[in-house]
Amino acid sequence: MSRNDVAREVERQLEVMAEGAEQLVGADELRPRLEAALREDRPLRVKLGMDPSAPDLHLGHTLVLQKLKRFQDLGHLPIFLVGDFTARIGDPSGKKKTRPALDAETVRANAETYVDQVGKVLDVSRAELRFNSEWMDPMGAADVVRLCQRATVAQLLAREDFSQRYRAEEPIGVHELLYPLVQAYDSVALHADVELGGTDQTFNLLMGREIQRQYDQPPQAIVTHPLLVGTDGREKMSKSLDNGIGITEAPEEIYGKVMRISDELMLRWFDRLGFGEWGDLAPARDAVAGGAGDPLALKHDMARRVVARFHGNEAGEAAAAHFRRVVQRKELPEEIPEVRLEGESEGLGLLAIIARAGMAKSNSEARRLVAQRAVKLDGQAVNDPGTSLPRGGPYLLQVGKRRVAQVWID
RNA sequence: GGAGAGGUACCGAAGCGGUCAAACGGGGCAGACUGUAAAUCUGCUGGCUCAUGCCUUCGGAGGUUCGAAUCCUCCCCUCUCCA
Repeated sequence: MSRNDVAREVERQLEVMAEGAEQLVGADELRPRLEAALREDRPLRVKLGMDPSAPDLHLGHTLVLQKLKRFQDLGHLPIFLVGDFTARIGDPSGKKKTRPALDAETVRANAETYVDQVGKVLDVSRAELRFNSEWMDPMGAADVVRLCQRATVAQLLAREDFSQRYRAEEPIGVHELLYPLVQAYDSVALHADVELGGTDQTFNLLMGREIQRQYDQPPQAIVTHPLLVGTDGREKMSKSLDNGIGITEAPEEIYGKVMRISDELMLRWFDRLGFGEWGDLAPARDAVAGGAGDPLALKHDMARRVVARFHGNEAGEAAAAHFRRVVQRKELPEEIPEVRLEGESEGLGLLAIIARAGMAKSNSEARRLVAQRAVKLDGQAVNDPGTSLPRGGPYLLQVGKRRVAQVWID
């Protein structure tokens, strides 16, 4: 690459790095390093921390992963940092119940699950997986004190949730103040060039820059991404609020969940999720935003692409077909699961069948569903909860719109 | 160490001796409607082959009472204020 080519490439990459991001801090310090890396044909080291206690990734997490993939596509090296040391002490900010300290084995298992899930978004074979116990465990008390010298209480209290709690006279454990420091030191140990995270991580990421300077390293650039609003359109997406779309969910599930967000939320998601990839849909998006256009078509496109991100294009198409068929045309799905139940001498009562087939939690619930005319047998609504079926089959059983099975009674 | 508040169904929250399987809201499920699995409206939302029936449930264990989520005793847990 000529000098000019390199310069151009540096600017191009910086642009990519900023796509869809809330903030890119430290571009100026990164520029010469990126330039050198390109010249010497070596990757930048791009850190992403993971919480080893919550390995269930959802669509919100994928914003950052999507960006990490972009880095990888640019030839850089993703480093997943598992905060296993940190996890063993206990969770800081989450003022919930003291999470039980995780043992090494659980952390390993969680990390594996995490990598599995991340593998749906980017190529994990071209990435590093590290655990911060690697350098934290060998540290002595003196080392820890030395690390603490690198920051002041005032600096730490500047963090929003700390200052808030301080003002509110809520307790702040001393060890909690250590968290940002440890996380920052991880960047030192990893020689991180860039660290990614959600906007909620801004403070910790910035602390990494401070501490790296203290250890005579050039400060990492940080790229923060906005948090994604959940399917409820109100709160940020999180597992505990059950308003998320899990990365490992079935394609039809993901598709359906995207389809049922409000049109207004759809636009916000588009802007968050689409960076760098959905440019071709931008006109359609703008049309919808302007009150014209076809919201349903756009939503279909988005749903298909979200599914494709995790499960591939084919699954995206299949999920789209499934939705059109089952939800829009109210037809039976192409594949109906088969259920075999053990019958009694007389056969089996309908309520028991529904419950045992896992289509209701209990006989009582099945009874209520029948009363609500939600149960169909071979296409006919059932009115009598006392219905009983002789052995044999297959019986086509539908409970509500989304539960269908072919039942055999043996 | 001292003072106080509280633990109720999936969540929040009423109830404070019988009419309580427990108001109300959220969530969930179902039905209608719909471009949509959205919005809206309506119903349901402990278990039991279903019953003016039985069983389990209001932090835990005992007790008072014909009868307790409600009163008493002890215990466990959470929170707030003061030191």
